[in-house]
Amino acid sequence: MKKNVKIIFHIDLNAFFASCAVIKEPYLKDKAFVVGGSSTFKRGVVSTASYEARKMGIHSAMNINDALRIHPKLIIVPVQFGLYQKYSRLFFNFLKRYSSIIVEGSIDEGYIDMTEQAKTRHPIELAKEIQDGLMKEYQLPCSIGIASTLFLAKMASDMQKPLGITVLRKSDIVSKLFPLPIKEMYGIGKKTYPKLELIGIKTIGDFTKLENKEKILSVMSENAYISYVDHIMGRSSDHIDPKRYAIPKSISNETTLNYNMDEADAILKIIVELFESTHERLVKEELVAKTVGIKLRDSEFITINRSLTFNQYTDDYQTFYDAIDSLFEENYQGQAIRLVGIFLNQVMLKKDLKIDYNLFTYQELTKREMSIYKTLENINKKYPESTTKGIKKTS
DNA sequence: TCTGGGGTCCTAGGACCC
DNA sequence: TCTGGGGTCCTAGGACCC
Repeated sequence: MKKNVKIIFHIDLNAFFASCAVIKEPYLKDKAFVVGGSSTFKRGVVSTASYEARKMGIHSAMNINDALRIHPKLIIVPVQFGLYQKYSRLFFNFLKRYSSIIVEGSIDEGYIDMTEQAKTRHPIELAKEIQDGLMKEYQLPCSIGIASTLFLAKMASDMQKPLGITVLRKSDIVSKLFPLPIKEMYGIGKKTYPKLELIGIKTIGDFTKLENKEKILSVMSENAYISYVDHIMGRSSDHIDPKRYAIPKSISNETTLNYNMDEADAILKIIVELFESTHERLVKEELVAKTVGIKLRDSEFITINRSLTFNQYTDDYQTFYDAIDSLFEENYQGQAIRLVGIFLNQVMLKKDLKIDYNLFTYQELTKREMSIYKTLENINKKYPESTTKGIKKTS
C-alpha cells in the first residue's frame, strides 16, 4: 500500500509580480505598492499588491482608484509581462534541477514529483533547500505544499504564506483541511461559495458529509460534486503529466478601451490589431488553429463571443481575417463597446498536424477540403469584397 | 467593489450521422 | 415514415484560476 504513495510538491511564488518589481527596482522593497492599471488608466485594477499594501486592505482585482482612496501615497507599478516571463523561466529551470517530472500550473506556480528524491532525503529538507535557493539566487520568495496528490499539495501551499512549508498527510485531512471555510477550496469561487453557504455548507468538512449530498446537488452537477469529494479525500490524481500543459489549447488577446466606442470601422480596426499580434504569436510558436472568434463587451457589461470553426487547421492570415471580418459584420449592432477581443481555439503544433494528415484517407482529405471551400464561399457570398483573397490564399 | 487580461475546463443544446 | 438512441462536432456561455 504505502509504497505507491507519491510525494508531490506544489511550489507557489509569493506575490510574484510584486517580487519581480522589487528585483528590478529594489527601492520598492518593504513599500506599499501595487502592480497593475497601466494601459487603461481610469479602468485599471490591481493585479498584485505588495504585502505592505495588503496589510492596508488592498488586494488584487480591486479598482486602482479605490486602492488610492485607501492609501493616497500608494505606488503604482505598470505590468511588465516580459519581466515575469523571464523570471518564470528561471524558476522552472531551477525546479528541473530537482525533478524532471514537473508541470507548470501557471506563470508563478508548479508541481514536481519528488517521490524518488524523497527516498534518500527528507521532504522538508528538500523543500527548505528549494525555498532557500530560489530566495538566494533570484530573490523569489515561495511557499511549498507537500502531499500525495496535486490537489492536496496545492491546498497545503496555500496554508502558510509567504515563505511557508506545509506537509498535508492523508491522516491530516480531517484536522487541517476540514475546518477551512468552503471558499478557500481550490475550484470553489465567488459564484459557488455563497450558494453553498446559503444551504449550510460552511466548511470543507461540511461538503464531504454524506447527509449534505442531496443539498449540494441542487447547486452543482453530480460530476463536479464527486470530483470535489475525491479531491478532498486524497483520491484525485497523483500523476504529473508534463506533456499536458506544454502546448496551449487556445490563445487570445483582448483589451478594454479607454473610452466606449460605437463606430464600426474604428472597433474593427482595433480587433484587427489584436488579431495581428495573436497571429504573430501563432506563427512564431509554430502553431495552427481550427477555430477563430471575436469577443464584444458592451457598456452594460454584456459579453458575447462569436466563433467560426474551419474544417481544417490553419495558420493562414487571410482565412482568419475574413472570418473575423464577417463575424464582426454579422454581430455588431451599433451598441457602445467597452471591450473587444479575439481568440483562436483548438490550437495545436503545426508539426503534429502533418502526422495527422498522413493518417487521413484520400477521401477524408478531399471531403475536408471541399467543406472549407464551402465555408469560404458562404463568407464570400455575403461579403463580395473579400472573395478573391479568401479563396486564393487557402487552397 | 462600476468591474484587467490570459488561460482551462465544463455544460448544454442543436446538427448530423449511423 | 412522426420517430429511437448513441456518438461526435460545433457554438455559446459560464465558472474558475492566477
